[in-house]
Amino acid sequence: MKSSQKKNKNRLEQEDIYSIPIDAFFKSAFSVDCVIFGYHEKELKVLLIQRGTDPYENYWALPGDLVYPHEDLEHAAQRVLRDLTSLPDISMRQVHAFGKVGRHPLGRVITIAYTALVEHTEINPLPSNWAKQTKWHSVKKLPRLAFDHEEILKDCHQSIKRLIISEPLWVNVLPEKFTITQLQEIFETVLDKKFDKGNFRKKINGLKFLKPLKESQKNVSHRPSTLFNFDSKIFEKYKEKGFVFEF
Amino acid sequence: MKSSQKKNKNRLEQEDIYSIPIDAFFKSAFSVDCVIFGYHEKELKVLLIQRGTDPYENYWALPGDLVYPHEDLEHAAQRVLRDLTSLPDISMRQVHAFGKVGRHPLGRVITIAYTALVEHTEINPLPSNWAKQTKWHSVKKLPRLAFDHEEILKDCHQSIKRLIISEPLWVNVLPEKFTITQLQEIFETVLDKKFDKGNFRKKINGLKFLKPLKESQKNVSHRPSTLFNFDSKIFEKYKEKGFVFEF
DNA sequence: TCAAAAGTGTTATAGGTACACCCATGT
DNA sequence: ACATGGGTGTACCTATAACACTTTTGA
Repeated sequence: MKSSQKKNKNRLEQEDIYSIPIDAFFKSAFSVDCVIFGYHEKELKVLLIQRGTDPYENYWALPGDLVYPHEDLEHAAQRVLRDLTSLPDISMRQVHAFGKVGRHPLGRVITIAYTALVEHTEINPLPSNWAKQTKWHSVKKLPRLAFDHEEILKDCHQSIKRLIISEPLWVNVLPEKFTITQLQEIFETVLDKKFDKGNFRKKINGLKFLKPLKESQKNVSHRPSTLFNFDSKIFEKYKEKGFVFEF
Repeated sequence: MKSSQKKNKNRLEQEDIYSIPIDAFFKSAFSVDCVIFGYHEKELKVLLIQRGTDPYENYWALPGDLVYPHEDLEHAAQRVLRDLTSLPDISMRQVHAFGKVGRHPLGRVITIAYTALVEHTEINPLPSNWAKQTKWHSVKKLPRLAFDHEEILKDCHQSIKRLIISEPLWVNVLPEKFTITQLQEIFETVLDKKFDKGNFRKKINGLKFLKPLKESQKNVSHRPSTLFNFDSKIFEKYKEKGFVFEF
């Protein structure tokens, strides 16, 4: 009986719908929201803005913007990130679309969440027209957020944890030449979990796309580490063949 | 220099933007497209419609529809599925948002792709106002599709392959009580890959949420199989604890 | 010579793969 | 009795985890 009630409800909705002119459908907007995680020295942060205008004025929120009428989604996400961090060409990943009817007080706005991982030193976030303030927040101590941004942030946090074990999210974080320990520390921080040094190294040495260089560290007060390289061509070949590695 | 060119281009776009009235943003629409996979007797199919109206008339396409102004995305996806298959309450998963500028000839339409796995026997797809024809197609032999639906379908196909190893997508396919072999056949078909009988059974017996019943098969001309049950409560508990199983 | 981190090696265990073999039922 | 798929057991191999030990540098 419960199911027949549902069916009735649905039939009504459907009939209503036919009287809605096609224009009515073109009255919604979409936005992108960027969940930009920043890594530095074993700390994971996320970039938030403090809103300067009305819906949710003064609340902290994810940086985001409406998508321009002739702009691709990815482009919009890149733009938001670049405006705030002046970092160009960071690879971002689409995570999910959020579209609950009441999520935006000004009208029907669906938002597409994008996420990225970057280095957060020296990025003093640029002033922007949307924001009173822009600040890196530790992911372990977050303020209340505007709209449904808490849900979005949580989803994206989960997402980078899943992604980082098979996608090189860390290319935006590490310098050209890096040590295994640097890589291990990123994993430990993002996944909030310790790894055994020896075992981690064994994994790395099995991955052909992480190549040891002839060079090593300089001026460190301990045995200098071999520097490594990420070879994206080899990585792409592995991926094409459907190979899956996990850290 | 390439990067400075880019920056300039971006600045221009930004300045243009401020002259666009807010209303201009509320002139786009969104739709859901459903990639409904149908399993039956070791065959994986996908439900396609043949379009009866103009953009891409007569092309095969994914069933989809514009989202009504006061309708949630999930609800819209459910509605499309129900209209075609008369199956109520199938769990669908959001996969990705597709929003390239030129993807829809009538205007800016972003589409959110949803996917599900169902049993495809006895569903003689219902006539619908969008479609001349509705038909199950083998995933191994697909026609050319309208819009960017080939890309969407490919993405969703990948997606169920990834999902099925950790999510019980097969609850919509199997009867209440099922045999391990039935389950194994679904996995083999979806992943297009054979599994060893003995090893598969060992996995199943290790999963607490797949419970053997006292009952067994009847009227089969071989040793009757024990029937199993999916216990969703136990499954949810595992998931809450972040436990991950893979087949 | 000491601290600190790099880097190697060993062992125990868990889990996966392959495969052989027995079991219960209808015909 | 035999065909058919259900169900079990084992032996081998590989991946992983835990941990101890050696090496190289600057101070």
